[in-house]
Amino acid sequence: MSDFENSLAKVMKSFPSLVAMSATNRTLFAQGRGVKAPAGTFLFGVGDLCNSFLLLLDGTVRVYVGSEEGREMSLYRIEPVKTCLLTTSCLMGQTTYPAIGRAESDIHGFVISNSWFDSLLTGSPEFRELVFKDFGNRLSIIIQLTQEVAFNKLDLRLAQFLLTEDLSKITHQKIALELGTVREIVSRLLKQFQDEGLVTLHRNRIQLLDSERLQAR
Amino acid sequence: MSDFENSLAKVMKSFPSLVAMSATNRTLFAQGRGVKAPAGTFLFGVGDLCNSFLLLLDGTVRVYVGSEEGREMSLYRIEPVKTCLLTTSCLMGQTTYPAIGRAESDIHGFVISNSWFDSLLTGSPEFRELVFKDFGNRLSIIIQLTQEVAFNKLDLRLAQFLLTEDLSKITHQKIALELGTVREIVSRLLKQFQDEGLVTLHRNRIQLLDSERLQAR
DNA sequence: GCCATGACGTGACATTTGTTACATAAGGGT
DNA sequence: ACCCTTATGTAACAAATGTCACGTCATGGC
Repeated sequence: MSDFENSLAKVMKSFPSLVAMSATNRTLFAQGRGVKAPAGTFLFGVGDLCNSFLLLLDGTVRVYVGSEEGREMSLYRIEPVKTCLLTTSCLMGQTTYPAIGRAESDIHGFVISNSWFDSLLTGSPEFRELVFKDFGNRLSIIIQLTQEVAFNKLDLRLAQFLLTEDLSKITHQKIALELGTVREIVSRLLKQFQDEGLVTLHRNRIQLLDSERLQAR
Repeated sequence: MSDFENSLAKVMKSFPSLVAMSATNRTLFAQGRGVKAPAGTFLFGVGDLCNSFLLLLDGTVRVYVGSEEGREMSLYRIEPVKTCLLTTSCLMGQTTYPAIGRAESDIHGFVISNSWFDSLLTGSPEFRELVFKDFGNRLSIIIQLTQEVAFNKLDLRLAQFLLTEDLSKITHQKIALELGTVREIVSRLLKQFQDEGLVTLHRNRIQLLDSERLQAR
């Protein structure tokens, strides 16, 4: 079974309407194709034009913004089976990407051409629902992020990060790139948390001691 | 002519597809209605459920986020004939509003019910295009805002504000509420700009002296 | 076990932003 | 002209964040 057929099978399983679509119009499938990319691949960058739609089947994609000085801040992640807010928005609004998308792991997806995207949006209620639902959810997240970046101190945002993310394999540097700051600040704040008995610090790992008090921040 | 008929006429003029829709199914119009609200009206707040879609015909609506200490930061404005990004997103993603919407002037709009919104989105290519185009554009703006808030100093953001906004009737306080900071900081930075010969300050007014050098920041 | 690499700790300092608390000024209304 | 409201100026201080420059520590590969 080829990669294409594999991913096609996954797509069909997830989206019955695509199967129905293919029964009535086989040529539509000719416009989609399975894709693979290794970890680290840049999928899009600031200013890029968007010419196809990716349905992610395996792996994760990190979407983030960067500064000139090399700092970064994550906006959100795309996980299977989800769509890319920005791609949707670019396709629909005919704008360019305002952020960067990079594969965090080896990824496996299904590419839908611009015109097929339009057809599906018009013709498939399931596809529309998938795309729109994703859309609404992520926009909320980004607006909340904007609000937090504008008004919350870093210790708050760090505490929130610790409470929601996997800490079994994490470095201070990675946290800094998630939050849009630098390693030293993360280290300093984590040290404070440790002094307050909220966490214990290890190499490549952080252990939560008191989630309740951490929540309080 | 009633307000409703007035706004209906405007809607029809702007969106021929709505007229076509009405020809085939007059009941749909029964679900839409003209609305008026005075300046200052809160249209939605954080956590509100979204149960109808507003097509703005007159006036402007400011969409912003707030902090506990009373600070505010504008996300964008809705102007005629535009749609509300958040409303669209809430309706499509079935989430609640993550921000606040308030009429800046007396407004006049046309309200489309939830179910009519779905019908239009499915059935009207023009409506879809209007909604999605708006959507794409605004999302880009919000992501750019997030990036700027995260990485740019206030003087940069202020300079940008001065270069793009109307300065003929503005107060330092209003600028602060746009940028998400406090008046004193705006005053301080403006003073610096004045000392550098970039602007001259007056009561309720700022005059640009050197747009080029301001741009450079 | 040694060592190279990457991760973490940390102090000293600069800069930016926010807070507090006033003083002063500008302009409209009477 | 006077007063009152609003807008603006500003100093002194506090806090948060970022920068620089190191030192130290853990760990996996040799």
